[in-house]
Amino acid sequence: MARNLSRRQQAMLEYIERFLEDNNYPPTIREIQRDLDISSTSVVDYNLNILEQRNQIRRNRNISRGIEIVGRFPSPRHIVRVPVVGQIAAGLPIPVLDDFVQDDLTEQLEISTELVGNRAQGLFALRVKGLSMIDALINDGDLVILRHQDSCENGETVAVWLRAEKETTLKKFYREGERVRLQPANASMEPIYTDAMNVEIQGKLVTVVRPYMN
Amino acid sequence: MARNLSRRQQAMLEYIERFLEDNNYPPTIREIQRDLDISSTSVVDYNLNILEQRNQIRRNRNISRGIEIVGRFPSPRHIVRVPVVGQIAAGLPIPVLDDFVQDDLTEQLEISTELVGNRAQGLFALRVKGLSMIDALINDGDLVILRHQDSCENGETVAVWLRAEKETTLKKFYREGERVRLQPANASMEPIYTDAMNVEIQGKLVTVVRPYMN
DNA sequence: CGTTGACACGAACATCTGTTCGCACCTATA
DNA sequence: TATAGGTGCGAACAGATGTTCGTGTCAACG
Repeated sequence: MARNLSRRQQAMLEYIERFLEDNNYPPTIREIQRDLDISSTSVVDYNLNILEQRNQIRRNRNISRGIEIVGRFPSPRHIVRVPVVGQIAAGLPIPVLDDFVQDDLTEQLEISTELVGNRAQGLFALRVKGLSMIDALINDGDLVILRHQDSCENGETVAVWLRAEKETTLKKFYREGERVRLQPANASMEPIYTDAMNVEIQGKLVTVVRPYMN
Repeated sequence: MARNLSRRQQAMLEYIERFLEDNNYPPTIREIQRDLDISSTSVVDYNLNILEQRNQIRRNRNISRGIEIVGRFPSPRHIVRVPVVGQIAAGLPIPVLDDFVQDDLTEQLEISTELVGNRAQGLFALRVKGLSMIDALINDGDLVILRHQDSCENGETVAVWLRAEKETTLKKFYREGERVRLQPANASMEPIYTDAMNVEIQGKLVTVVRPYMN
């Protein structure tokens, strides 16, 4: 981890990280100097160059505050914010997300794009209430992240609203002529067959997250 | 969202966001000026002040590159990187994570601290192989995030290595005198009773993530 | 003892960069 | 037409900031 860094270089690196967390921009050479009680800016420059050689930071020459820490912080572009727009339960329709309320009040879930398929559009999250989706290995309290869409491919797991039953469910979707087969993830359970007109696709299941709150 | 922002202010805001994604520091007034072909820095200054009034950005006076975008990007401090150090399966011991290899080669999982209990220390992730943890509603292919610890409280879900059985399992832990009761999350399944000396606690279950790879 | 290399010092320099100010343009309104 | 407010322009200023260079210190080593 810390390979051949002098005490001073270590301290500089830590200060830069701390600064970057407090502000959202990097420190100047003189700010580093001041904080670490270094007598000259050239000393800071000297050690920054070493940190760059050691591949701990990247410097942008002749640019003020041009210090970047390599690999330390994830790039913000890999993180998306997903609004938690409500709950999902067997007896409840999926809430329609209001684009305006969403911004200020709604709880946001921050998640890496790796886990949601590298596309942020149309994502929303719901908190699972009850055990109705236990057959899909989804527990009470889990967070499910869905992508808005009103149609889907065969075999995809989707959240559907069953008009007649007035029920939300999460199943694998198979179109079979006029009918639709809704297959639980758990193979030992029986599929539901229903008329295609009876199912309203609400979104595709993208990710399930289960935080253990201890 | 966009409340009373002129075309130019909108463009500035977008440029700042773009710049912030490309570099990891904010642009200067003159960089904004150049990109948007604005004739004077004072025009940029003028509109930045308006953006600040409209609460879109925060400015740090007399500080170069002192522009921050409010609420747009998640603060990096809320995201932690968790190394994916291997697989977890019934027949496999949990791999020991090597602090040095970890840095360069290991796959990293980026996740919000909200989901891992606001403490990054000791976290590691494993990819679940097989169906041995299905009773804990954990599927083949899931990612489990654990926190290293070799003891735990009653009732916590932990990954344990059973010495005699040479087996890893994920269960709720209850100490009962000299014995330990390992309770599956699924209440309908029978607990395992074993000698306390036989169980080696590897870590506490913190989060389960199930990405649907479609 | 002299040399070498790593590290530190202080000062000066050249830009970079935020700020300020007087003026001009345009539209809405009285 | 006159006025006021929002916006844009250009130039100048002051301070912030990265860079450079000659010098100094000190430990390791021949």
